[in-house]
Amino acid sequence: MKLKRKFYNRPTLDVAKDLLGKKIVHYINGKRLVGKIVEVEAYIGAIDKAAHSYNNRRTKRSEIMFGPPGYAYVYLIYGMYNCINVVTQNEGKGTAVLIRAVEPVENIETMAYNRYNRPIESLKKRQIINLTDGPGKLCMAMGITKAANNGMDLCGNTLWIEKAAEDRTFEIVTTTRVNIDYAEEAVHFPWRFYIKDNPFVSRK
DNA sequence: ACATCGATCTAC
DNA sequence: TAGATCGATGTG
Repeated sequence: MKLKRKFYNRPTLDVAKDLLGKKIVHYINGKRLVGKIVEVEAYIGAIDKAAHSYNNRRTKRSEIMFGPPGYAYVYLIYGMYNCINVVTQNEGKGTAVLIRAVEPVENIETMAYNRYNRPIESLKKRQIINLTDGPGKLCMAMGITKAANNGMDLCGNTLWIEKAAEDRTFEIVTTTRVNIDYAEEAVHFPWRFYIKDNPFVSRK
């Protein structure tokens, strides 16, 4: 069951927590690449020095964050890696949730090729974890790029998030965000959420 | 125009 | 733990 726009048009911290356990789906080359979301971070531009939208600063890059909810904000980081966010709340807020890690669910063999150009059978356990346990890694594994997916409607038929059939039993860990040392007081905001004991969470 | 740097990852 | 690698951003 695909999440509707209404799901995204809520307070960002609620959306962030509720995204845990959901499945992100990228339909590409006739296949569903699917991962269960196990780690997220919230970014709330108006008050958040860690956000690209801080102080309601609209730039060419961050503009999508100020658009309507339920769209993908994909940006290039360190000149090499893509990261995907979902835009939250109502238009004009500059808020989004970064998806930091997923657990592979469908078409893992394709993810193995996207990451290592090797068959899944040849990977060690440690390398399976390494497929999707970080924001750049999961985008590579799932074929998500800024060029193809930035600004894409998550209520469409290419990239979306859906309810998982089972599972509501996990425990959520709340902590501070990763790699935002420059963000002064925002360094301490407890806006990172992950599923306790899930092996695909980054930075255990 | 140009210098700076990053919501990261990999290899050494 | 350092190096990769480049577009976005801010400044002059």
